[in-house]
Amino acid sequence: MPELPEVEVTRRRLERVLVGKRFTQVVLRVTKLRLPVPAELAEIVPGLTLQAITRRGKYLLFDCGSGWLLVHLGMTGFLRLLRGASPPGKHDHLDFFFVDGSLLRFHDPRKFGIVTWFTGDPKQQRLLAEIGPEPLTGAFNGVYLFNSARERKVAVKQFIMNSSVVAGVGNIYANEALFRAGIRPDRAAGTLTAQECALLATVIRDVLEESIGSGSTCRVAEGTVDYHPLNLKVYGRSGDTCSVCGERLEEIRLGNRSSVFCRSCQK
DNA sequence: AGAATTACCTGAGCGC
DNA sequence: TGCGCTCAGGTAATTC
Repeated sequence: MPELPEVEVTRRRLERVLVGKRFTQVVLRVTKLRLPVPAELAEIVPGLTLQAITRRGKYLLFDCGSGWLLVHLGMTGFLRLLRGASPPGKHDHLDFFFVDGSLLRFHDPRKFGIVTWFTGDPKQQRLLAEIGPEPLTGAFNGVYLFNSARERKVAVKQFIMNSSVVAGVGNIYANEALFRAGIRPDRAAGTLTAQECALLATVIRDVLEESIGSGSTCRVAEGTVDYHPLNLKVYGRSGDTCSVCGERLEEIRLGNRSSVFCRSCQK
């Protein structure tokens, strides 16, 4: 389940290896993803040189000079970096070959991912235009969060998972950040004080940065799943004892997402 | 405008 | 062994 830290780790790895190289071939095997993969990728992309790889929330943007390859890994997608011809396995939907023999392969069993192409300003791109500030930048802070939360009745967990509020905070880190901030996930967003918003913005940044620092999940290298995110305190630990106070962690559902918290530590 | 709901998809895990 | 069911969950699209 690629969360923002995994996407960023993937971005850094691919940037080191692929930027400056020219695409030679694109092979489309399965194009029915969350959005249809444009068939014209196979004609447009070969011959272009990869200029840069950037990230917006959980989207990866491959700057190809005359346009952009936009990739989202959805729930189960990952990008594998291989060398030379390699027989595709199940769910290996797309291959991007480079001039030096590098192969970037898109794999996604659930097909929740997105691979598309656009030209022009990324800020104008339909899928990117409404995304809120990046959580690792100064634009995302307690003042912004507090102002955004005014009058909002939605649960704070759903609020911080709303991509128009802040980019790239998924279920795992929403749960972890709220535990670290001592805030119950079902509190109405508008009831948070300015101090709580300041703390929440800080811990969201902290949990994401710590996970990036620990390597997150790096499925890029050899295709092995090497999943060692931040030491999770609440996510997936319903019924366990709280690591701080020893009470049983409880699970509730918010927006049909599992939400785990400690009743005594989170208010 | 904001909130709630639906749709997309496959594999894992479960009870029987 | 296998059937049918539920769950996992990002986010765009749709509805209320």
